[in-house]
Amino acid sequence: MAYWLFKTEPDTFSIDTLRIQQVSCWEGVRNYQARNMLRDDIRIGDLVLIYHSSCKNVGVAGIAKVVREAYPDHFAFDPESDYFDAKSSPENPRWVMVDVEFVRKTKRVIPLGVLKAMPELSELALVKKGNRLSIMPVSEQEWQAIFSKEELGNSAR
DNA sequence: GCCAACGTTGGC
DNA sequence: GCCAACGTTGGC
Repeated sequence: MAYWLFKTEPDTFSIDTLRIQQVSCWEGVRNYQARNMLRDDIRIGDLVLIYHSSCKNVGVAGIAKVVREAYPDHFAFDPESDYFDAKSSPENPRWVMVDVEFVRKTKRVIPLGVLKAMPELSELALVKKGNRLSIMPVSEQEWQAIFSKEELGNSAR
């Protein structure tokens, strides 16, 4: 089993959205590096950190579990969708998505500032300067280090 | 709203 | 294949 981190903007889709839906597809990934990980590396049973970006309280907000492996992201076929891509078609889909299931929320959002301050996470793509990957691998050591900070939560920053 | 950092596009 | 211009991401 592997670990991942998925970014989402909570104004659009948050850990609470997932808690209500329980299972959701993870559509809209439009970056080739992230796409390749979805397609080639992410497997049923893998655990995912749900990271809230571009919001007031950025950080790790919860955990999800992969319940379906990569299949075509049909939002790319819909001209009405924000994720429409004319270069993707049902015959030759360019983008894929997986389904994730809600596991739990973190006790508090573990803030980005806390993650940045952790030497154990110096190699994590999220905290490297300028990183924009929306999907990235997390090692078991990194995963455990992150949850060692869960109880501290917001108070650590 | 600002702006740095990065990815993509397209002319050559 | 190079690289400048442009668009996007995302923290602050």
